[in-house]
Parts: sequence; C-alpha cells; structure tokens
Amino acid sequence: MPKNKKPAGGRPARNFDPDYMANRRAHQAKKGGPRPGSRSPGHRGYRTPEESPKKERWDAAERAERAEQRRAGDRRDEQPQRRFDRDERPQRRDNRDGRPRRQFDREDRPRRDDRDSRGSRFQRDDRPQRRDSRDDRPPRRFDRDDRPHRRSDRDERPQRRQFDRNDRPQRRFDNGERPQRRQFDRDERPQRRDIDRSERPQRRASRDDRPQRRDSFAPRETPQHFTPHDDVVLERLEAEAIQASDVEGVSFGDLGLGENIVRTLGELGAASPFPIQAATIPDVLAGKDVLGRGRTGSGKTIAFGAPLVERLLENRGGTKRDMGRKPRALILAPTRELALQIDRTVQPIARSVGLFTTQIYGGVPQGRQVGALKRGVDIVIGTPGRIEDLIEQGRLDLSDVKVSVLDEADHMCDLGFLEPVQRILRRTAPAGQKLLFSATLDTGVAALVTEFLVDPTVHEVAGEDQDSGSIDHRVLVALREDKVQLLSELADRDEKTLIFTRTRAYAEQLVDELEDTGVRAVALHGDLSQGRRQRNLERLTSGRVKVLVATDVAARGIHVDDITLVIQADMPDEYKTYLHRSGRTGRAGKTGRVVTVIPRNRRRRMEDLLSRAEIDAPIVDAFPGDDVIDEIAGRPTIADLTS
DNA sequence: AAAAAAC
Repeated sequence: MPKNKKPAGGRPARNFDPDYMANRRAHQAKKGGPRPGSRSPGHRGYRTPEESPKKERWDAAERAERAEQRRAGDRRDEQPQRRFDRDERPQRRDNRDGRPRRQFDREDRPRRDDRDSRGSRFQRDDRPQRRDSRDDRPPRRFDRDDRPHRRSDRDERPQRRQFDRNDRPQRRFDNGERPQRRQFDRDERPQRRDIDRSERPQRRASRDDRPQRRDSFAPRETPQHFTPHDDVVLERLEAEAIQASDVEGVSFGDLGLGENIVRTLGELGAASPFPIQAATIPDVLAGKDVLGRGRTGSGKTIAFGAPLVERLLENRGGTKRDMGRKPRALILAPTRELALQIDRTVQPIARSVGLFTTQIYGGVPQGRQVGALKRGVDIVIGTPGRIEDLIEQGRLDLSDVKVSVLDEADHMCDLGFLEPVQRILRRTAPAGQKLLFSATLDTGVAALVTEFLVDPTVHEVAGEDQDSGSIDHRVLVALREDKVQLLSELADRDEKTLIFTRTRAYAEQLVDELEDTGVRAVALHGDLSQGRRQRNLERLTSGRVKVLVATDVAARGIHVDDITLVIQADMPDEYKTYLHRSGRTGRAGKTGRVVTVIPRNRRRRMEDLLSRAEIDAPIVDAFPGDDVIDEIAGRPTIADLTS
C-alpha cells in the first residue's frame, strides 16, 4: 500500500489519532523533545519554525521574475535586487507565523501550510469550524446565477451550427433574436416604474423625446438567465443617446465646470468635450446617479473625473479642510495600473482647485498610502483589495464618501470582484452619488444598480459601437507549429505592439520565444512584482520597447499612446474581452489594427465571438512569410514594392 | 478555466 493512502476500513491513520499523538508527544517530551528534520510537532524530528525555517520555494511571482532575469539584458540590473530578496525571505516567514491570524486568511485562503504547521490534534478540533466558515462565506452561488452567463451561448450552439452549415450570415441570426428580448423586458416594466415614480425627481424632458433609443441598452447576452427582478432593472437602464453632432461648439464651461478645471482639462489635452463627456457631466453635476457607456478610448475618465471634482468643490460649503479629514469621493478600478492611470488624470484636476487625491492599491507598501490618508485626502482612487484591507485596519474611513465611481463597472461585477465592491460601497455614505462607467456596460451591473443607485440616468453615444471604423480587425488561422514564427513576424515592427495571451505562463513563454527570434519584448501580468509591472508598462509607453506581451490585466482601460497593432495570441474568451483588448488601439479617433491568431479548430468559436462583439473581420489562413502578415504589421509587401 | 484583487 502506498505510504500516503488511508488504511482501508475507515480506521484513521495513527497520526490522526489524538490519543496516539498525545502519547507520542509525552514520549518525545521525556526524551528531550522532537528531533530535527520533520514538519509537525507530532513527528520525532520536528523543529519549530524558529529553529528551522521552511525550505524556500519560488512563488509564482519569483518564478516569473527569474524567467525574466534569464534574459541577458536584465541580468545586470537585477542581480543586487535578487540577493536582497533572498535575504529577506526567511525573516518574512517568521513574521507571518508570529502575527495573529487574520480573518481573511481563514476565509479566503485555506492554506495547506496551516495544516502542516499545527499539531494534528489541533487540526482535528479545527476541522468542523472550517466547514462553518465555508458556510459563512458570502453567497457565491447567488452571483453565479445572476451573472450574464456564457452558458447562454452554449445553449445556442447546436442551433447555430445548423445555420452555419447553410452559410447563413451570423449577424442576421443575432439580430433576429433581439426583438424577442425587448418584449421580455417590456413585460416587466410597469411594476418597477410604479415603485420608483413616487420617490424620484422629474426626469429630463429629452428622455421622453427619444423612445426609440431605449433598446440600445439592451444586453448583448440573452436574458433568460436573469431573474425577472433583474430584468426590471434592465428596463430601467434606458440610455439617453447623445448625438456626436450635439456636442459641436459646446465647451466644458458650458457644461457647468469651473474655470480652473476647464483650464486644467485644456492642459491635459482635452480642449472641448467628447460626446460621452458632454452627455454625463451635467447629470453628474446635478448629483444624479449616472451610468455611462462610451467606446474604449472615448474619454470616460474625464467624463466622471472632472464633474466629480467640481461637485466636491460645491459641497465643501465653506468648511475648512483639516488634517485627517475623511475622503469624500472614491474611484474604484479593477487593476492597479488603471487606478494609477486614473489618478494621473484626476489628480491635476483636483489639485487645480486645492483638493487632494491618493492611490490605494496593493502590491506596494502601505506606509505611504496610510500617511497620505492621515494628512487627509479628498479623493481616494484604488483597487478593492487594499481599500478593504485599510478599512479593516481602521486606517480608511469611507463614511464621508458622497460620490463613488466604478470604472469598468461591468467587470467590477464579475465573480470575485462584486462582493468586495459591494462591501466597500456599503461603507460609503448611504445616500451618496454613484457613477458607473464602462465601454461594455450591460445588465451585469444590475446587482449594484438595484442596491446602490437611485433612479440612474444612462448615457451613451449614438451610433457608437466598437466597429465604427477606426479599427481594422483580422483573424489569421494558423498551424500550431507556425504560431511562434507568425507572431514573431507580426510583432517585428517599429511601432508599438500589444500582444494578449490568456495565461500568465504563456505571456512569459511568448516573451522568451519572441526574444529568441530577435524581437525585443517585455511582459505584463499578475505574477510580476508591482514594480516590474509598472516598469514594463512604462517601457512600452516610453517606446523603449515596442512589444508588450500581457494578460488581460492590460485589457481594460490602460491607455498607451500610439499602439498601432493589437495581437491576440490567444483568442479572448468573451466578446467583451475582445472589445476591451482591441480598444487598446485606435484610441481617441486614431486608427489601429487588431489581429487574432487562432488554430483551425477555433474558427467556429471565433466567428460566434465576433458576431457577439458585432465586429466584421475577415478570417484567412496564414503561413509564415505571407504578404498578409507584412500588411498587418504595416511593412511594405512585395506587391507594394513592385507597384 | 483564467485573470484580477490583500499581508
């Protein structure tokens, strides 16, 4: 029988038997304590962590760092850093053992180590409790049901395939579905309306003038997985569509922003408002809850950032700013880089009127952040994890937060994000204003809208979908063995290129492969230290490196000037991801290309995905050296040269 | 199934 296997017949192994272990320990104590070399106090060779720190192992981040150090270019820079880390590590581990266990350790990270480092008896007693904590967990299952489900696509698939066989255009099939959805929504409406009418302020007249736009906010996912309750909310998300032409000649000042803010916006390069900004700014200033949907790169940060600052200014009402004042506005983002980037836009606006911002996100020491909070800030910009952490520590008090913004709001409602976000929003002032923004804002935000928003207005820009011209989409079907070469040829260019992979490991691997073929590249993903993440992103921003290989950590919101090509080395797994990834190029009206490299067996799924994203992209077979690669990369082809 | 987000 293998050593690790439980004995048959249900009898517990000896070292799970408390009586046996008690005897064992008594016996060992008589002999002068356990001998070195083993893991648990029950073993004869047990050593306390102080005597014998655990063997050091590379964690994911370190593995990734090491992978990067393998490359000659980095070796020199990083060597001292590395040695420092190595010395620090055992010490850190001691701290961990010494400090009181945090609640979140138990709930979120039931760790194997915990079991090993404790006596078996203790573990026994602990076990039922553990099961409790599982029940205590916030209702995961609820989210799963609630979420706009990918499974819906799955359900449709057999039917789809039949259509495809007849070469029926995918797009039309989708359109055919939509009216049905509308009816579904409509049926649920009256109930909700009645409830809300009683308490909400008068709607703007313009809304009633545009009934025909109502449907534009309809979800792209099929609705049958939402409960009727959510569909009611769905219906409330009527979008007021602003026409791009409505914005002609309107200035930020006209929209209600103050002089200093307008001037700062000018310095930031925003001379006059983009449509989504013109649409949302007045409502934000009016104190309404706002949902804003604007294409990637359409200026959403200013759309909420500028009026938010203006509002804080109005609300200050003569009270003096004092040390340690609590923040009055909160901006939440899904990634640290995005939080940082938002701050880079909002901070100058805030400073221009004497308000302070601070970034609160993980991966960096909290000292500076806590220091800033102590001095007093007006606007907190950050990611959920660290914000919750500082709340728990009593260092961040959101009770004065009157304006909360969720950037990439639909993503913030995804599994794993929603619950922290809900907990954070519950800590803000109950009647506070809430602003939700995303390029792919859909009914996935229903969970937040029902709990936190009061009579929200929804804005989008008319006729603005992702496929409106500035981005050229292609799909290349390639043999697996050609993939590296193909990607290398695509990325071997002078302009900035962003490559997406589905996993962190593949991002690392692809960086190596590209470097092997002579294409300089750096990686961006969650296994890297925050310092390296920022450094590598900056290398692309500054143009010192032309190719960045990233996971979807870089898919949303990140703005880098002049990325002219987005390569998807793995196809995205949802249409929204496709839209966000491709939105890294073609920003602010510029042109860009997106190419997705897929194996033959993904072609069907790719077509489905494109149709959901409402994007037309030619799908062609490609081999290394093909003209189409040069064309996408923006190199002259043989045909160009001879003509 | 993966990615992101906390010491």
